[in-house]
Amino acid sequence: MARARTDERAAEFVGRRPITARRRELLAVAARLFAERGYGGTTIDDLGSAAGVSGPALYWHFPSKDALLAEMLTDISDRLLVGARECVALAGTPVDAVRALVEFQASFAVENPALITVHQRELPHLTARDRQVVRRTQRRYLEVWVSALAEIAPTVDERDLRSATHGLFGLLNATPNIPGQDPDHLKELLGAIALGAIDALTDGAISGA
Amino acid sequence: MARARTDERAAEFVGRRPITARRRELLAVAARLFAERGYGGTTIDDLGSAAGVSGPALYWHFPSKDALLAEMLTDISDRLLVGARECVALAGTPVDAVRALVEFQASFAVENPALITVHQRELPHLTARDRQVVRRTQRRYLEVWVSALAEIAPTVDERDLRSATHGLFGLLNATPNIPGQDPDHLKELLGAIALGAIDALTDGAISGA
DNA sequence: GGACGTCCTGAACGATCGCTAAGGTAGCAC
DNA sequence: GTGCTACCTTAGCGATCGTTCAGGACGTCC
Repeated sequence: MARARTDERAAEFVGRRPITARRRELLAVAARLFAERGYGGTTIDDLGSAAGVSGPALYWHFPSKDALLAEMLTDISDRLLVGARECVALAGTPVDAVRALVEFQASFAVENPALITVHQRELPHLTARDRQVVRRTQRRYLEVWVSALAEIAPTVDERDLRSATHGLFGLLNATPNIPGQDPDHLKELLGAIALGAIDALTDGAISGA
Repeated sequence: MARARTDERAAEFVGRRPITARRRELLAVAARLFAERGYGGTTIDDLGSAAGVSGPALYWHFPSKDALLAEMLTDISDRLLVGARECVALAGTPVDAVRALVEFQASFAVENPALITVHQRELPHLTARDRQVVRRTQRRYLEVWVSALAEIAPTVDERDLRSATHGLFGLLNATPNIPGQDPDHLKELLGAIALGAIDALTDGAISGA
């Protein structure tokens, strides 16, 4: 009998193991099922059979169901943070940075509706430790937005910017609830609306009042 | 031994029993706990002890945990639909109707963050039948918005109006994620941003471009 | 006092489900 | 061939949890 791969991971081991095809498949399948039925409404066997293997096969790739969810959520928030920082770094002007952030978040949400759903919904099912990690990354992502907005609207109270940014996320992340629209069109539409919302917040800093 | 109250409800019985204080308390407690820990992360005993009774005491008031959630969700969507229709009925002009809808949704979300969270998140845990009921009410609520928006923006494609409205809900329902802001201030802020978003969608129909 | 209705308790049952155990197969190294 | 690794299987354990059961306390009505 082979030692289960999970055994290799000591309690303190936090690095990433190489992502094999089946791992990726399980994560993708899990995202879809979690989005459809919720984390609690999806069993190990559901995950396995949707990926073409048996339920417990999951334990070769992940130490637990919790850990699978944790990896999924940390991965999402990491990707968002990295993308947002890239937006700001590549932008020429503050207004461009905000435009790029809107475009980026809209694209991500349109292209990964299941991930967005799970990310919005299943945070309570993480262990306290994992939840803390994801929350911290989310906070950093928010701060990238708030900083960018503060540059184009220095007179607006920063707490208001933070609140408004939460609202913008809600707007752009609504895509999973919108059925049967062309993705690109939806991205443009919600992006334009979001920019309008930002204009209202910043007194026309985007469109140039 | 008294017959359990649940027995009184035949399979086809769909009416409402009188809402006692404990029933209300259980629903409120459940909303709070479901919002914090999720439906799957909350046990019957959690609900009971948070309400000051034992776990199974719940079964005097509700036929099942599912049914409690179902009643909570149908109640929320009903209240939203009734409120929205009232907004439109009382408004003098189409613009006033839209303003009233924004104000109403913002107020509801600010005042009932837990309900909003559960409403957004726990729909998958309903039985197919209950989910269908809630979904239908939600669709009607959406249609009230879409009709109101169509009156102030007759040239905009109706599918776009529908998509945009989902976005607006996401924006206004973001309040549960925003900690430590003054409720009234938050309501004003998000309401103003939403109106800006609507302006962008309708080419200034609200502010009068 | 007794009958009855309301609301609750503690104990226990049964099913589900995450997870472990033990082992098997296919491929590659030598 | 033997040995080793990677990935998987089925069977089953153990705990959790929704739900039911049997009964009891407290009130009201006659």
